[in-house]
Amino acid sequence: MTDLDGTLIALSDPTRRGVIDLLRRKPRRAGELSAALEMSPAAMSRHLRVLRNYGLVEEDHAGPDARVRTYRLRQEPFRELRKWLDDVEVFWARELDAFRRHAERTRRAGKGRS
Amino acid sequence: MTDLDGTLIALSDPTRRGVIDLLRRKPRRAGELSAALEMSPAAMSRHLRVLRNYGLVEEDHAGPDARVRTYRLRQEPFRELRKWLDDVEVFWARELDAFRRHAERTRRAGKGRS
DNA sequence: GACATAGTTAACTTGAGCGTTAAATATTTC
DNA sequence: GAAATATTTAACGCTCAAGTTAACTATGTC
Repeated sequence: MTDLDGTLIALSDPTRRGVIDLLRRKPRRAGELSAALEMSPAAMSRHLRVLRNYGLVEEDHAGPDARVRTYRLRQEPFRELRKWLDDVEVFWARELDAFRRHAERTRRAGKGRS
Repeated sequence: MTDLDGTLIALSDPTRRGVIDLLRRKPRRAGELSAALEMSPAAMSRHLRVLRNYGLVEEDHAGPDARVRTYRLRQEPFRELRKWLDDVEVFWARELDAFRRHAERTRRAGKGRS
């Protein structure tokens, strides 16, 4: 299974996307997340494990109160997903035209990457 | 259920992502897809129904041989997904890179699209 | 018209994912 | 050290999605 597989499996669940939306702005404690999404801590914990295993979030387990676990987003999986999306879109005619024009322009300007 | 939900549900299955990857470059017949992904036509047909229902592909049922059904990608769901991705990334304030790419994409996207 | 071909739909089975409650772990507080 | 707090793990049940085979529809070919 590729990283992208994991990313999309992780994002396919609405609760986990809710977590992502909450973590977008700032890290949060596990308890905050289960409360915000109206779900038992146990269930949330398992969603967090999924997100952690697929690398979408990481856990911070230090700090003043070591019972608390804080979660924050990792950016790599999202970047990779966006790359895949761009790859899909690049083959659409309209985008392809734009790409061609862009390539043509850069080539004529002598800025081409080898 | 939002459109984005449907899109991500559709993309969460590896077989369906395989279909997307195959359709990226050009439309294909249902039979091609089931053969390429080593799966019974029946099973593929149901995956195609999911992709169709969530608007990720559309079916072409005309042509010289009307038994054949050709599938091709629709771009709208992917655009919406990319929008969501950009929203997630925009909050990584320290990652100016993401900002730049977002701005660049927006500029390009607005360009040949009336 | 009879048979083959392309694809979908139906019925059935199996397996995985999600939520719940209860128990376990770790840590803080008194 | 005992009770409370934050979170995870375990065990259980339920639902639903995915694959299979078989039957059905529609179209093409002889």
